[in-house]
Amino acid sequence: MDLGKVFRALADDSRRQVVAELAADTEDRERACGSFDLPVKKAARTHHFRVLREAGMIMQRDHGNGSAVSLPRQDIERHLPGLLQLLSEELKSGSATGRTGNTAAG
Amino acid sequence: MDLGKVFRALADDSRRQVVAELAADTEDRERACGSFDLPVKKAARTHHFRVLREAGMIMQRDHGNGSAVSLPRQDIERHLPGLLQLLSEELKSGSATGRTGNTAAG
DNA sequence: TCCTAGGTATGATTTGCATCATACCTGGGC
DNA sequence: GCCCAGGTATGATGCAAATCATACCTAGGA
Repeated sequence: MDLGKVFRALADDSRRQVVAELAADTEDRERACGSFDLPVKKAARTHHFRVLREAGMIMQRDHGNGSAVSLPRQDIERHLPGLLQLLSEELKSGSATGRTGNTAAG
Repeated sequence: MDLGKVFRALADDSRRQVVAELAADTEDRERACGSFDLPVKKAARTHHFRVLREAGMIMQRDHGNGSAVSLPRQDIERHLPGLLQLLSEELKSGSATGRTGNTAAG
């Protein structure tokens, strides 16, 4: 696991929100890509999921008509212990969903 | 502590190297800014220290003629438990110093 | 005072990234 | 077959960030 890729992936609010929501679900349920309330259009969302996938932060499964993501929790916990805890705690305190961070073109 | 700022700060290899080296020193000794072997010129180094400082990852003390940085370990551990451990382990495996990551203008 | 050395501030340049619009693909329903 | 809906791929655009060169500041030594 490349820490650089991981931190670059988690530097974005939308991506951090995705991982945080997955991490906050202790049952590790698979979620549809569209089920995340992200303030971006489809294409950008696809981009974010790609970055997260390449950083090893999510697994993505193709349904043909749609696709779903899930959290490789054990893998992450083994290589980056404590990380998911940080993310889900940020989610609870409302920082990531509050949209206080970076937004580029808008 | 803003997780966005922290991750953005640690997304850069040079900055991650600085924090990792500080974290790897269990005695938390203060280090001169110039003592880090970073592949950038003076001005860029100053920039990196500024980013780390604003993310709360280092403390910086001005000597007039020079300046030194140290690690607010307790503060970081309290807000981001486990993070310093990740960084210092990456350092031991040689990833951050190996310059495999991002370089912009060169 | 002059020179040297470490840091900082500023301006310019370049690269990377986030975003969008658009077009395309796939599967389901009619 | 046709249309719709969810995702993806591509190209363009704009902003942020990383870097450098240069100039400047501060402290120490000759």
